[in-house]
Amino acid sequence: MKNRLKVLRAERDWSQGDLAERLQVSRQSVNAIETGKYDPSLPLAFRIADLFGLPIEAIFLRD
Amino acid sequence: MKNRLKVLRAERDWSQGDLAERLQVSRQSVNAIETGKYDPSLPLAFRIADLFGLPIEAIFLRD
DNA sequence: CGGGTGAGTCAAGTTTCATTGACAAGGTGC
DNA sequence: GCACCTTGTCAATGAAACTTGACTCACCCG
Repeated sequence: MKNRLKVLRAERDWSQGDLAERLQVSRQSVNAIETGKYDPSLPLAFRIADLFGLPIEAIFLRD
Repeated sequence: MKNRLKVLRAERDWSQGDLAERLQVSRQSVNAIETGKYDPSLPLAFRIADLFGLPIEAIFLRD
């Protein structure tokens, strides 16, 4: 399960902390997801999709 | 987080056990997800979407 | 040289997801 | 009657997701 978080974040010039705040999770969670330590829960994946205005499939990719 | 699993399953005349087998999870997991006890993990949500040939957003709905 | 920010990581703890095994209740059909 | 299947649920366990707090390192800017 890969994801395009880092790119989407860069496009908006957000730090991991910025993104964490918008998603209401810790900065460490954002970092862990970006660096592939684990996958987000489904509810969090939806929040991410909503935030970026993209379908989940456009952000998270089967690997 | 609601889901349309029960309907999709009914359309195909699958039991919870059938679906569990196809998803490679326990029958109890399918039941727990259907009855709203908890949400599936993102990888499992992708497997469900793939199985039914639908986007995640067409199966799981924000509540 | 410091001070600040962003990123990565660790440890330790709680919550959520998923498991096996078991049991009860309803329906079907013989 | 009773066998069988499906669904719902429970307890106990383990793994994954998420938390707070702390620390390091690189980078930039004054």
